[in-house]
Amino acid sequence: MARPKSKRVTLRDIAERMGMTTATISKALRDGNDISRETREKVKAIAEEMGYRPNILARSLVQNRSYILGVVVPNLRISFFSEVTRGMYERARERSYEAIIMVNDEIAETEERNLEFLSALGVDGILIDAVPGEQNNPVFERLVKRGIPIVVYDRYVDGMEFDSVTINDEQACYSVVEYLVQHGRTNIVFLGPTEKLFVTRGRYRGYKKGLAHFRLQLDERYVIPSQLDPKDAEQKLRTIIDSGLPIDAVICVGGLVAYGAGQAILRAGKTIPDDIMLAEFGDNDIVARLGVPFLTVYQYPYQMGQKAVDLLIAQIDNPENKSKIEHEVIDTRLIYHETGIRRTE
Amino acid sequence: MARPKSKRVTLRDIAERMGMTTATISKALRDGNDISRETREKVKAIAEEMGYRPNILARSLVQNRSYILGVVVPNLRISFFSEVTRGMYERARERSYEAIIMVNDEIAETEERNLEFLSALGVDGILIDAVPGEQNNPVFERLVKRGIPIVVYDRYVDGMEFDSVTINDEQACYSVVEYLVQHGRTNIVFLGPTEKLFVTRGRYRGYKKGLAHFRLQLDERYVIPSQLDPKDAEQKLRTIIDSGLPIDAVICVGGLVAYGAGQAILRAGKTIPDDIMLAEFGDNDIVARLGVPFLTVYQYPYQMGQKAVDLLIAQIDNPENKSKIEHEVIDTRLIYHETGIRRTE
DNA sequence: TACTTTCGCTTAATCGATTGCGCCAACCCT
DNA sequence: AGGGTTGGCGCAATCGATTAAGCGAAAGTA
Repeated sequence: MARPKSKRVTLRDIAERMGMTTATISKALRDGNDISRETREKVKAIAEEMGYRPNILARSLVQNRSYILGVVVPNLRISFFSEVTRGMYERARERSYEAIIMVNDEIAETEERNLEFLSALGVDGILIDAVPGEQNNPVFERLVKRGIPIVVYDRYVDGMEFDSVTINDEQACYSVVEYLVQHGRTNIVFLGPTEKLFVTRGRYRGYKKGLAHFRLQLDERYVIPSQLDPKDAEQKLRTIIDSGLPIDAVICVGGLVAYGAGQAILRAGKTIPDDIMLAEFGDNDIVARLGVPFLTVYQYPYQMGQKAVDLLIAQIDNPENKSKIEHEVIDTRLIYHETGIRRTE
Repeated sequence: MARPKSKRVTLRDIAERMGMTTATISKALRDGNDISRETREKVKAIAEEMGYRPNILARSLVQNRSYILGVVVPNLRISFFSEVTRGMYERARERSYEAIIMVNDEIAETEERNLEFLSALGVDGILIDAVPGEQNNPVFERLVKRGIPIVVYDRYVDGMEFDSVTINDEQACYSVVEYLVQHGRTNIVFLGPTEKLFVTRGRYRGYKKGLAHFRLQLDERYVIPSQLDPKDAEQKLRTIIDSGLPIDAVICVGGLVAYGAGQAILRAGKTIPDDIMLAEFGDNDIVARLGVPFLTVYQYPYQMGQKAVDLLIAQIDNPENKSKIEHEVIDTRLIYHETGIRRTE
């Protein structure tokens, strides 16, 4: 089971070669003040020459600190997540941490495994966009009990209180409605879960507020629940379209839903955006695959990632501050994608 | 510097509560055969109740094995990479490893930092799509000297010999030329580096072979070197188009280049694909942003990731086998993206 | 009865790095 | 010259888990 010696250079290797102890070497390399300047430099030179790199595991073990942040992300197919992730690892580096990335693929079991792994690895903190639902709340509670700092981004975890970085879903969706109305749309579908996810609840509230503000009647037939899945979204929307209900815009809670919705619309023989406008959250490349113009809520994912890291490190540096929970809200911006450059040039 | 005690449950906690030693607990949990069945079960029950999880660091330290694979990927904006990555972590899990992901953003210094981190962390092996150029070869040599198994995928590392998983670039590009010719194109541009990267060298060979096979003269004016960067690609191609050289197809070495190329074509007032066909490698969502049809070489990224993991674990399990280097070649498939559903329904 | 096995657990070393404490020599002071 | 500093380094414990070796008691054997 245990493997033979590895060829890594250790403190001991240096110590033996220099006729000193590992303690001296360690202190010298870290500029301990009780080692002479002369010795320090000699040690550093030899360490460099031998290609020494401290074993992070061993260091973490004794320092009880790894300078590693764990990032758990739902998937990497959606550009929103890759940008969030980039914001995270770049910010982490600026602050002398490393970030390691794990993907849960929207599967609760995978998420549990990821979280337990990161915890067992001894990361200093975890950034997570959690799978919806309370299935993993016991896992989160274990992590809290172990004192691992956690920051959630994008979505909240229902039933738990963590520092968070999110957008103002309600306001963002309100402004989507506003945009659509100003472009002459009045029969606006809301497509996606309305209750299951925190974020979709907020978006749904914004939808209702927007309708109310423009004196449009909220019609339950225009609220179409669906999974966060292209196929399901397509099928649900298609059914409604085929029923003959007049529709001139669809607000999708996310990119995958929008992709399915777009297919439903096009396959039903309607055009986008002339017959039906398509709106979604997250500015996703996958929607662009449809090859049609669409309205998107840009969530500044890079900034979201950075802020999440800042919150996490603040928590790490100040472990006692569990009383005050921070909720950062990121601005959003509407972008209308003209699909390619054809229409703009 | 060192932090206070964490609240994690350790072997010792269990041992004290049960009036035994950590050795007994450890063996009991791992089903050591010199612990009575009774004790084993009791220990397991208590461990479960206390929420015990072994500290991976400590275990790795003594076993000299972490069951962690390090994955280094150029970026996550390109769907090819996110799919490769998915193939990797899923396969790793199937084989009882965890994969942690790091991104180098095509920057050699970042790559070095990632590699040194993974090495210092003590991963059992590394999967990498390396930054082109030999700048980091000294880093790779250090890793080799430390005995860390490495498998490269997608690209080779010039000047070093590693197990690899790649596509047959030459043949793939040949078939792209074939496709274009069969669709009536004869003035075919090759856009991207021709020498810098191993993969582009292969693709360039395929380009030349294709031309030769269809009795088309190789014209140097149609070979346009560019960086792997949309802006540079756009500018380079635009210059050629504006020069009046007849062009009816562009083969781009990668997705980012294709995105830039597409912009150049459209902004020059040409249409895609009627005036100019666009071909690229990797089936990238980003190209779809253009909203135009394009030809793509699908590289079965998921399978590539899986095979890379298999190669790596084979190397880990058999550390002495440095003599035989494995080069896996993955099939490719041409896909013509019709842009959205509009034309197909 | 005496001796050997076997079982079941403990002892102690180990992985690599960190760090509080102690110790020795040189130097300072009065 | 004797007592007190100080600088520079070694000693040894520690983090948490693993594992070879040891050891006592019960059980088996002659």
